Amino acid sequence: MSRATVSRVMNGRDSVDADLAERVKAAAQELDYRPSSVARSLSLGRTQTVAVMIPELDNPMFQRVLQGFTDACAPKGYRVLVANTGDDPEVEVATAVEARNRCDALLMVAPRASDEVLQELLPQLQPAVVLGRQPSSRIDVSSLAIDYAAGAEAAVDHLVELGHRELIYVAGPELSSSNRERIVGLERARQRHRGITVTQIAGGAHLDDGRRVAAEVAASSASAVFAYNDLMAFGLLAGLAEHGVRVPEDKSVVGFDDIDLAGYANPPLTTLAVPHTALGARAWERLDALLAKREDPQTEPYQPELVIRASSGPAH
Amino acid sequence: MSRATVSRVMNGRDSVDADLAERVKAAAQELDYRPSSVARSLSLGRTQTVAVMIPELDNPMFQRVLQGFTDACAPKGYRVLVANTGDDPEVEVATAVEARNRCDALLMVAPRASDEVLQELLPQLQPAVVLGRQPSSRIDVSSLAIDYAAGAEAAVDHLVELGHRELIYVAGPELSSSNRERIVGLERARQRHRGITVTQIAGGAHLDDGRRVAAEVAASSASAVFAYNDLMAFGLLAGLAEHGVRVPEDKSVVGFDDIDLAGYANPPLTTLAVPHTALGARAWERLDALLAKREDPQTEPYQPELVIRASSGPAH
DNA sequence: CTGTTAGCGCCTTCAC
DNA sequence: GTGAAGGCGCTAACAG
Repeated sequence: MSRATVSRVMNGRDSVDADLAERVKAAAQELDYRPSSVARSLSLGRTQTVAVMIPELDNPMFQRVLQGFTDACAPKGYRVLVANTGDDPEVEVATAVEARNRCDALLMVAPRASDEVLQELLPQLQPAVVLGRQPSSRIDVSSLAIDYAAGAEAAVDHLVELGHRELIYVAGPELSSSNRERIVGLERARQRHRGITVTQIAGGAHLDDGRRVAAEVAASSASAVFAYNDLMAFGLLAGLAEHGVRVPEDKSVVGFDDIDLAGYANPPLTTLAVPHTALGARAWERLDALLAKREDPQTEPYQPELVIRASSGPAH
Repeated sequence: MSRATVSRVMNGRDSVDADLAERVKAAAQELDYRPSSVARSLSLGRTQTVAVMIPELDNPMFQRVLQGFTDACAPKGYRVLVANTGDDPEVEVATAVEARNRCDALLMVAPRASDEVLQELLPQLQPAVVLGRQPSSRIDVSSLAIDYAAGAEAAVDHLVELGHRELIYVAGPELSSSNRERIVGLERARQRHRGITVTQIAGGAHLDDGRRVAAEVAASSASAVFAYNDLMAFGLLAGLAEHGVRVPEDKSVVGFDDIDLAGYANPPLTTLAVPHTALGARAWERLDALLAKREDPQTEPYQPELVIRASSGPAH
């Protein structure tokens, strides 16, 4: 009953005599012995753990990504190490490196870090998948890119079709690359629709940011508002109601993300759906393929989908 | 420049000649060498990682716990390993053991497992903290218990004060201990307030569960509804609106949890606030104390706090 | 089929 | 202040 034998039994190798295996199991039970997964990891050279780097764990979208990812990993025996980085790009980088160092692979969700930093960093972080952001094409890394620009365009198209000519964009965090992409889409749409205006006002990403700008929006002559995300749209709806502005009769509101509660807003929120849970699951598939060397890095684009509900209506 | 020296430098020991230390750092930089955290863990006997076991990662409350916990760990250099167990108590147990095995400590959030199983399991899982559930008093484990029963009582008291006599409780998941506790509180309140009725109907835990029971609630003669959680209350509000029931004029609605969006519901939701983020952070403090052997296991009770908003009003 | 040996990469006495 | 040696617990290759 050597250590090797024990190891074989614990790993379910069938090359051990049934009797002996029984005895080993009994002994293990008796002493409630459990193999040290750390030693195992060292010996095997893999930890069966994958790191997820997330900028804001308090954001429902990221939570859904995490959920999709975690649930996809589990059946393959992989666990997830979460790293919440906060807004600071410096911290983000350091954390990513450290977390990756403990794991076999890395999922980076919509980093704040600049393209330059990413370019330098990602090669040594692989296998890795970047989600929610299109890294500069010169970086050879897998990514699941969400076409936020197209989403923003679709929002404007929708509102213009309804007859709106004067729009407001309640912007997201300055550092957020996804906010910049939305702005690119907005600009494209503005060029296509001659004569419309899109006024940008500083928003944020949270409920209270939305509520905070409600007064400004209410006072404006714009007939439609496009918010960086659903959370702000929610805040906006509440704030507008307080200011006596009716939605969609007086102003239309469009959000982004399609959080679970979007359909339960009052009125139900028109928004651009992004399949965050599915993206999380897909991210694992890609990472798994990378780990198994079944596949090379590649980028995979996703289109947000316009979901029309009652918060957007014809302009008067 | 032996391995020992490198080790000392990498760990910031000051017992190394400045020049040599410089050289080591330069070399490390050059070869972009990073100490293997796995080997380090094996040698040190600790992983600087703590496991969190969560039954439903898609539940906003648990996400907030996770966030509070993760953010509290990080400054101490600890990372979090998440394990999403789903509803199956069997899976839960296996997962808890496995996850704990990779880490230095464990946070179990509202386990489904029976008291008996927990009693047998927890001793070998320590250091551990149980959150959101009061383990049988015979188990010597730290816990942060939420007094759901008291919360439910407070909800009923509030509604009775408003003049309601006929109430409905839209129940949570059968397996959930917190649902059972709410029911205990409901019963206590019913005994105190002679003549009131509390009818229970099967609900669930999600938005659509709330919406699903709206018809039944609308048709009932009850003038007030208490929902297992805010998510269901949200669904209920939407469903009731569809059925032409006005809240709070026709029926009052009370939720549980005080999710971020509760105040943004239409009408804003009266609910019982539970400080999930703070609880997550507190859980880390307890675990940290346990790890440092500064403290013995103990249980710490939390009272949900009634937050009165517009969804509850006088009975007519 | 089973035991022996070496090594995964680091940290920590212990001598120098 | 620095290097040498042993050990953390496990798995894989190699004999027997």
